[in-house]
Amino acid sequence: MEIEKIRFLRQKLRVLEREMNDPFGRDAGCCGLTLAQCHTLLEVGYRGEVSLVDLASSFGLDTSTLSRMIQGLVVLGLVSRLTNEKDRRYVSISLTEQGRKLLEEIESRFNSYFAQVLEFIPSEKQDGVIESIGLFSDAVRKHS
Amino acid sequence: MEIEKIRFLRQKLRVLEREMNDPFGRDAGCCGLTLAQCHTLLEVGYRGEVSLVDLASSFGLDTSTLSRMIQGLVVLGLVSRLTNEKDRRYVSISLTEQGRKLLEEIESRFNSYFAQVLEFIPSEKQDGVIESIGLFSDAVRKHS
DNA sequence: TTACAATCATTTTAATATACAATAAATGGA
DNA sequence: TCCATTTATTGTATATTAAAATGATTGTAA
Repeated sequence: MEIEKIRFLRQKLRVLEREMNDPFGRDAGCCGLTLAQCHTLLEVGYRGEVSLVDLASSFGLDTSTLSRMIQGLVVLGLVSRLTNEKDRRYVSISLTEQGRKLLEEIESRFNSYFAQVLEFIPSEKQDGVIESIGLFSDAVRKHS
Repeated sequence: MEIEKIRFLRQKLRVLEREMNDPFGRDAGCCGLTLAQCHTLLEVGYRGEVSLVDLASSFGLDTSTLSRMIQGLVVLGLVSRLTNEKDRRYVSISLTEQGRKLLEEIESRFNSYFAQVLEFIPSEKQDGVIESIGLFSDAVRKHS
């Protein structure tokens, strides 16, 4: 692979990284939540019921960090913490009804954001772009 | 665009975002620098000579933040600060010789990282993937 | 020309995020 | 039963960041 193409790729990824943080700020996409809180809410929602170590490892953060993060979401009434009765060391973290509603709201905002972004790409190329990003994401994961 | 494809795209982007932060840690890709310092060094290198407001706006950060960041790199001997003689309010920020050398080292590590990642993609698809990421990055930028 | 507003950088201060270490509770196995 | 392991939380320290205050410089309008 020629160096020029690599440079091109890196430059585009850099732009992507910067631009993609903005649109999901507290007001814009996250309905009053921090981007970090937002990510946490989504992750809990997708996985149904998780423990702190699960969350921490999937984010690559310390459990103490996640503990506080969850505490914040509990205070907001968005997630609930229940000691797992099978193994009382664990705490089962899940969304409250209110959390689930907010998740759906956020989901819909994210979805419409990306739908709008894709509209800037010629329609005959959209599928290819999505597939390519999948390939690239998988490749990055495989590399690690 | 069907909702399923959007979901797929979002999931892949989420993975991408997470995985791409790790490989450029202090030791791995950044030659002893923080990722933030690394980004700053690269930006200064690419732009040749910048002011604080330039940098701040291109990163979307406050000038006070960048001021400290630059201060750190000055202490490390990687960038130099010179008051612009045309307009003495400005400080021209540029790389020192040592900074330029480190930039090249980091560049080469980043390049080889991405070259390795691309090897996980079938060779006949590599060009398409790069092109697609370019299209997507441009679309995100256009949207904002 | 002088006075004022605007611009740029830095410093001060405060808030937030995060990791590491210590602690406490629960579990499983020797 | 006792001890090592696992899990979560809390205490502490550091780092990142923004907002506000400060100081220097510039351009402009009276």
